[in-house]
Amino acid sequence: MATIYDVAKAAGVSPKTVSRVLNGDAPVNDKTREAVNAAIAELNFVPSSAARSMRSQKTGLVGMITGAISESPAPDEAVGLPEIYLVQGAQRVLAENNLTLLISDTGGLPERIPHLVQTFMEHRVEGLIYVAGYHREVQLPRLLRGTPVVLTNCYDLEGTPAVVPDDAGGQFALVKGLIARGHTRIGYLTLPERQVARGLRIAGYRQALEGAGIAFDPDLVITGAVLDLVHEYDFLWDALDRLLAVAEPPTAICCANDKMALRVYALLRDRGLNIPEDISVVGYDDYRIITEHVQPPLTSADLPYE
Amino acid sequence: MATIYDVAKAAGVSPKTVSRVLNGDAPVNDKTREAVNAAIAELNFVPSSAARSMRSQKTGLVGMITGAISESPAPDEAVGLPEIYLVQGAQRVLAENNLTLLISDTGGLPERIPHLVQTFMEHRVEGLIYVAGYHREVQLPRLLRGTPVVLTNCYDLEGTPAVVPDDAGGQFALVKGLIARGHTRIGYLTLPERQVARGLRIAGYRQALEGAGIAFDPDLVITGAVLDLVHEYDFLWDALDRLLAVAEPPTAICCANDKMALRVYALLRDRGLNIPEDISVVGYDDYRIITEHVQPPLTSADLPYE
DNA sequence: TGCAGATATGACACCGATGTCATGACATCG
DNA sequence: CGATGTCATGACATCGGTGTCATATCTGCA
Repeated sequence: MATIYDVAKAAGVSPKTVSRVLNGDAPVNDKTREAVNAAIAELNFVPSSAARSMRSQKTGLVGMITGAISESPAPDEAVGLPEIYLVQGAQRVLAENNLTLLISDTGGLPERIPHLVQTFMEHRVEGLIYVAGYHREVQLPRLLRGTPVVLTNCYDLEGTPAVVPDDAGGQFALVKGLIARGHTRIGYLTLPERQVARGLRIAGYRQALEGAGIAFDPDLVITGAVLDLVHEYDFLWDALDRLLAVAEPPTAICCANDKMALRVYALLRDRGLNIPEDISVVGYDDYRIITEHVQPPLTSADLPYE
Repeated sequence: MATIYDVAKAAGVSPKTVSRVLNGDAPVNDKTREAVNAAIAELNFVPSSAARSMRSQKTGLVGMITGAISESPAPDEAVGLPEIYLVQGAQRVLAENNLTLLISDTGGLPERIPHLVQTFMEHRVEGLIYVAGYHREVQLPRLLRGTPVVLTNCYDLEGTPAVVPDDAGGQFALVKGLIARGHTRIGYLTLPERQVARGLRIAGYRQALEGAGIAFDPDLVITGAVLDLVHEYDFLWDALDRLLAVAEPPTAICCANDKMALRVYALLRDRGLNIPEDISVVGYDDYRIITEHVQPPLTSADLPYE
């Protein structure tokens, strides 16, 4: 691979002048610049970022750790979906700022984190992005001394900058939309207890009801559970039993996510209910693969991970 | 950030000896090693990969370009799904070999590729992985002079090493499974004409039939089309009309992918057919989010991207 | 006892850029 | 016309490791 010295020799100038052409940080005569550029093209020269960053102490690298913070496999998680969009979004913005993304995936094994961080430190990343698979609280490893960190889809209790989904706002918008379509009795099959998003979304749900002057009815809210696939069906069946059996049954049902909504579609039809004529269903997450491919299309809340 | 010289001074040895401790490439006295390691820990020293790779001419970096080769948005593509698994798989294997993954996403804009490749070259990646969003033929940009390239989920006509899904094998296994369950009339809603996978999967379908001595009936194979969501429903409706109207109608239907299968589930039920009592349906891709959450669970072909 | 070979360590140059400083040629201005 | 400032360029040191070679001590064995 050609070096800046080769280029300098070919162009008949000093290496420093080639450097100036590359970086445009000092005036260079047009003719000289041309000669240098010609030599660069001729020799297929590409500057070495290793050498560059060694001298300048700037690497232009940003590290990202995905799948990292899940000490245990998440109970109700679509593995990998937030990650890919976060990766794409981060990569796009970094590229626009001439930064390069270094990625590491722990494969769900948090014990790998120290090694990943070590690698990032060796590459002198200028910042680190932590990605969680679902909205949750995390605790950062101590290793990250000087490196600036941003948490995404998660947060800690030490004030580390964090970007989290607006769970309350999303649920609020969904319920508000249902109310705007005339629904006043709105069932809610929520997330399991220990999910951070659960409380936030219920708050959004209640806030939307309040805003419309609709009384909150605890009988319309059923908390989800962590179950295997078979029992989840039974659970949902029972949950719908209970919802539809209340004095004034709901005309719309909010589901904790689109997968649940997909099942609720089927279960409601098994009961002879038509969607959306007899009852409406909304989801959460906006998994296009579901929302666009069921009939009628499923209304959902899009989490703009990208 | 501490350097190898700081460590050497603190440990009372030469930098070269510290280097030996770090790399274990020459014998070092146990006491010396201890002293050096103590100094390393004390000073929180992390070696600079920039400096290291500058001297050794080895970077341990591998680049990956995703979303890259789609000159046009793919017609029937679940954006991002293969990518994330390929990223995870590549990252895992590279990490096991002490290599680091550099990632770039074109965001579907192939005009960005030269810039991405330039960045990779600056970082002196030792290899490059191209990822396509769906099985297809591609043409590599000329820029990649000496760098070894591997294509994933795609191939070119110049013999570049490529890893592609076994479309024929997947469809073969699915059809064989149906035959094993007693089906002899198997409908097939295939991919659109221009998809590479189409021919391969049809070959797998026919091979399975042949293996069981079942005659191939062209009336049972209907080629998919590229349509918007609304017209796709009409198209599928007509396709099922045709399939179910043949002299000896199919007792099972293969769909080109799980999304299509999801819709076919709904359409068949609209016709009063029960799955799987009256008719069986299988998909392709194994999007768990669909296959596990419909009733009955959808049989599908898993593409082991990871 | 003496010497080959292993063990253990250091001096020094070098990888390929860029920061600092110096220098010469012009242009501008009072 | 000399002082000053800008333009254009090069010499040289330096970033932080490692490759090469030299050197000193220690071992084992003839």
